[in-house]
Amino acid sequence: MEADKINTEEKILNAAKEVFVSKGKDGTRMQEIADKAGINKSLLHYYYRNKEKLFGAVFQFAFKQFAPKIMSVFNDDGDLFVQIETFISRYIDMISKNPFIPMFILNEVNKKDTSFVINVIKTIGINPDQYRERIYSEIEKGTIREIDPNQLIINIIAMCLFPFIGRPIIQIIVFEDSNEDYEKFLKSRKKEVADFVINSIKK
Amino acid sequence: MEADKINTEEKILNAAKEVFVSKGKDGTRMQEIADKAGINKSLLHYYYRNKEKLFGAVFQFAFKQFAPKIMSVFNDDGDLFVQIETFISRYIDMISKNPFIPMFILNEVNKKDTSFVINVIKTIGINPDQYRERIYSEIEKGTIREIDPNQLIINIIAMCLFPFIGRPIIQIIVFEDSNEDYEKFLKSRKKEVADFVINSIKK
DNA sequence: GTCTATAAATTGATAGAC
DNA sequence: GTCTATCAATTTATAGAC
Repeated sequence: MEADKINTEEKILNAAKEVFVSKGKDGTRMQEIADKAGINKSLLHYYYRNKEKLFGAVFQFAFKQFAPKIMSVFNDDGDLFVQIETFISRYIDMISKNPFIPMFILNEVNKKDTSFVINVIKTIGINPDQYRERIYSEIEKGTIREIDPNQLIINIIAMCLFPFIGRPIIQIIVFEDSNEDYEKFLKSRKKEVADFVINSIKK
Repeated sequence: MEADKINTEEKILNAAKEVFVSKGKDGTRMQEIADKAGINKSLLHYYYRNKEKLFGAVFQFAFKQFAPKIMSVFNDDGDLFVQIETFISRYIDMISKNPFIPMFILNEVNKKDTSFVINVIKTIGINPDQYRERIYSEIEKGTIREIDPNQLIINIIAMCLFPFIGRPIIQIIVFEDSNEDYEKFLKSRKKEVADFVINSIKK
């Protein structure tokens, strides 16, 4: 049946996401994906010819969640500081719901030849001009100090992501390995990052 | 000979570093390490009983380079802003010399049970009090605004590391995949991060 | 579409000669 | 210490029945 086919394909993809994201491409076993999907191993090859193809599908999906498509908040010329707060809040929310996606993506792109990444990025369609022009215009207006928009946006994203990808280390060193304390830390993070950025650039 | 033994062991460790760091634990083949060390595969098992042990040696070594032991710059009570500049400069220098270490470490600790990480951290001995007390004292003195020292130090490290671990993506999206432009960006990074931080916290 | 059985290749690890 | 040969286990992928 067509409905069944879609169903199975989805089950496979969901299982594959789980395993690939938590164990990486090399650490993933097709058998584990099959088990998690509740199907036979050879059925994986029926839907996705090989491991590479299945991985590709997962990677593409994950990249969409990782890339801040949220840039559109900078489109209109409302209050820039509010927009920065919104951007940070939404991006941290997104990552919170999928805290292992960033590590997965970053790890894989650092191994892959870039052509793979280029294709996915083109599909997503991220445009740096969305924030660049906005920042330049606010510098001219005198709302913020002079700053390279690229450096600024990279700073923001770095501060949003790092608590998630660095958690195992940070939690041990800084929070005496307390999950509770780390969750508290994450909760305060939105406001802290926004304050940190705005304090740095406001004039 | 004793000298030969050390020599071979070093050759193995150097080869293992190269392969493990670039391909991760799961992606690494003992054969490749042996080839790169110019020795036989079974000689690896003679020096390091198994893959796990060899990986452990590499991980421990790499973690030392990743962890900012540089915290000692905050020890005396000189000019905090100068100290922050120094910290950022030294840390970025360190990473620049081993740009793939951070990704390697972060990826592995996100898979491992934390007990592994805890042991290594204990060996290194990083103490958050080194910066905490320093920051609190400067807040009291009125040099800087009120800020959680943990949030501050994590912000700084995040901004130092991210350009390296996110390079494949950032370079494509922000710099039209130009290596030249990215190197320029990295060069300006020390000053930019320091400025960004100091502007944010100074009173 | 889904399963069983099995091929084919890889890989970590050991035995044993020198 | 170092090598050759080889085992034993794993793992991707395919062939073929239903």
